[in-house]
Amino acid sequence: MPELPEVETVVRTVAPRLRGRRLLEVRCFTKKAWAGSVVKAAGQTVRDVRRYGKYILLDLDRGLLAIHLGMTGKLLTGAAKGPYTRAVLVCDGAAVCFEDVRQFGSVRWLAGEPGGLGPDALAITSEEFLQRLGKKQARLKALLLNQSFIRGVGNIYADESLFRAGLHPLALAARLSKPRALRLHGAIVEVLSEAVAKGGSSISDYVDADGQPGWFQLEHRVYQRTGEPCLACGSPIRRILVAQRSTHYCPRCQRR
DNA sequence: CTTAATGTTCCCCA
DNA sequence: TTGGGGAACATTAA
Repeated sequence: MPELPEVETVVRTVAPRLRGRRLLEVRCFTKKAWAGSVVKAAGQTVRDVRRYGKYILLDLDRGLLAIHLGMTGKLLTGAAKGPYTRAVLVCDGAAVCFEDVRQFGSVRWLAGEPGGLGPDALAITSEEFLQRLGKKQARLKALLLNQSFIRGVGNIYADESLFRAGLHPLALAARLSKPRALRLHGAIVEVLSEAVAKGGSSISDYVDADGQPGWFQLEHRVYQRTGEPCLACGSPIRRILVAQRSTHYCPRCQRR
């Protein structure tokens, strides 16, 4: 569920429930290592709720809570504790459950801003994108997935952005012409913006904090469309593995 | 029974 | 130093 558009949508829906409220306590129902750190959030007021790449950040009086949804994480308001509830943020008057079937997600207290990630995929300028891209020998698909390069893009939006830019996922970044690199930047911003506007992609069971699904999955042109005809040229969509992840592309629209 | 799934991290090798 | 491949983490669904 969680790439930039989904996380952005969760932030927008959960923020009104948490902003300005005091966290009476944070309860954890997991033996994951992160569970130990969240006690420091107890008693603090949530000053702001914002997105940082794929993280949901709650600014507290001291430090912050960094929530990562992993593959199957959800934040749900007004939900009862279930078998996959890994943590509950208890506020006066409201509770937010962190559900996570596969347990790749986390909730941890940080003393300060998380670092080490590249510029946000929706905020990076074309100039900076070009400059960073030109230094990399990596394949485009691998680069887009690398949060140190730009933060926020995951497997769905990497494939959709490359299709929209007409670029092969295995193309080498440093060898892209300037016009093609600019096209890629534009495609990323377009795809992510449209996905945010549609509330993200609900491909398995993603829902926002109010339990509402997104609709951008209806706009996917290559992701999980293996063998289906390209909506632009009719060629069967191909699936390969890049950086250990399923990668979908049109062999005719996205030449090497 | 096998495979794949929206993610990240760590180890090994070239 | 950089990048690729593979494994690990944990669980469900087809």
